[in-house]
Amino acid sequence: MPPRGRPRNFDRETVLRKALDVFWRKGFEHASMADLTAAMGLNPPSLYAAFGSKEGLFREVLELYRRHGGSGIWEPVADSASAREAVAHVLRQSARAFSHEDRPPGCLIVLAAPQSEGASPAICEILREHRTRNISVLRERFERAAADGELAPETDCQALATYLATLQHGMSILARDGADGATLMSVADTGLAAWDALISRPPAPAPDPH
Amino acid sequence: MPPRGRPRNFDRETVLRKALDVFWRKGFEHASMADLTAAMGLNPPSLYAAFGSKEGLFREVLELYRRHGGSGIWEPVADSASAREAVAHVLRQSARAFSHEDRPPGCLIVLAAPQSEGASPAICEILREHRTRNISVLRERFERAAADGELAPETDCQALATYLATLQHGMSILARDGADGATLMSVADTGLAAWDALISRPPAPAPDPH
DNA sequence: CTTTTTATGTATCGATCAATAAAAAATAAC
DNA sequence: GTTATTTTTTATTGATCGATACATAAAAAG
Repeated sequence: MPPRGRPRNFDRETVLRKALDVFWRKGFEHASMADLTAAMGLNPPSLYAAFGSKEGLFREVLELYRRHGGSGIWEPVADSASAREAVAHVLRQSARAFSHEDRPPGCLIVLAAPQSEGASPAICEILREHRTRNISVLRERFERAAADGELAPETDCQALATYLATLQHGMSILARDGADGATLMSVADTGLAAWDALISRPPAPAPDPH
Repeated sequence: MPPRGRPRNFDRETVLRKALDVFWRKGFEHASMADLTAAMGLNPPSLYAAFGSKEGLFREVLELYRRHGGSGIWEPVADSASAREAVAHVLRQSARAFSHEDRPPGCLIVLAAPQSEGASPAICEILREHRTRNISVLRERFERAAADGELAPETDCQALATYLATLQHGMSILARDGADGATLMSVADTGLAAWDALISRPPAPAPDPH
């Protein structure tokens, strides 16, 4: 059954996609409500009735981003066949996604609100948690790999995960600086080569391929 | 001979240091002139007479930053004894500098204006050039190492330099997220271990220590 | 001294910020 | 048709943005 009053004449997800594009290109602080209402085709009162505030709008945009926008980078990590495959996927998919023609360069979660002071503290905290979760996802996969025997038991999974997430976050800066897909992919490939070299267990007594 | 009119009653470098702190903590866009005048102890007309505009002030702050603030990271690269020593210095000095108690976390040049649209285009371009120069400094040192025999002649110095600068830029994000000195140093150490493993010339016919 | 020059303090400029008040319009319930 | 409910449009709100006009104060030059 339809609701009582006058129906909305805009689709919620459609206008959220427009808002995502603005936030992605300009960041949270510098995306003005005038920018957002113009891109979304809404008057301010309609926007505030639907999303509550600029912060509420950004929260819903973030959900959309994680559902459709920047996805495909971190989701497959937990179910990847190996730690190496997870690393390869994260780095290469980031290289592809961050240089996609139809999207703003880099990652919204890394670039939208990098200032610890000044920006909305709640927004900063949400984005920070997302970035921290990236590290945890990698660490948990590495710990499983250490238990499976893919990685040496004494591997510092936390350090490895932090290092790789740091590299991946840096790729957003590189993309925002205008790097093309080939440059980003060369960073990913170098990172992967470094992983292979690092993981080849030099301290182990003898490398056993079985 | 002293100048003709009424002398200034503030020291230029002293107030620039105050401005540096504000820009470093808040970024270019979110540091308001009210923040800056309050921190610098100046009235707006004095500030504008001395520095011309917010952009002009930031340019001078950047010069000060490169002279005294965030220095010690990139300067020694060109004169380092080896490429490995340059890499070790950049990563470890970044870990130390980005977690220094007396300074805001992370690097001003990476964090001050990450938005390509919305922020002042001139400021964005200046910061982008600084980041690009970081890559060039590393690349040139690596090319020299390849000529010296430290690195294999076929080494892709551009890819290596971009990869390392990307990691270092990511460390600013990590620091801004609240990582402590030990965490940053573990990223630096992991990156250095990856370098050592990567550079040990696996494709070469036979490792010759001479 | 008077004149010239530069810096300072007070008060504020128009523009833009995020967010709303109020009334008109469009639907369902009755 | 009438009422109740919700959305839309129009026109603003007070606050803050970066940047200045204006008058006064403090120095050197004559």
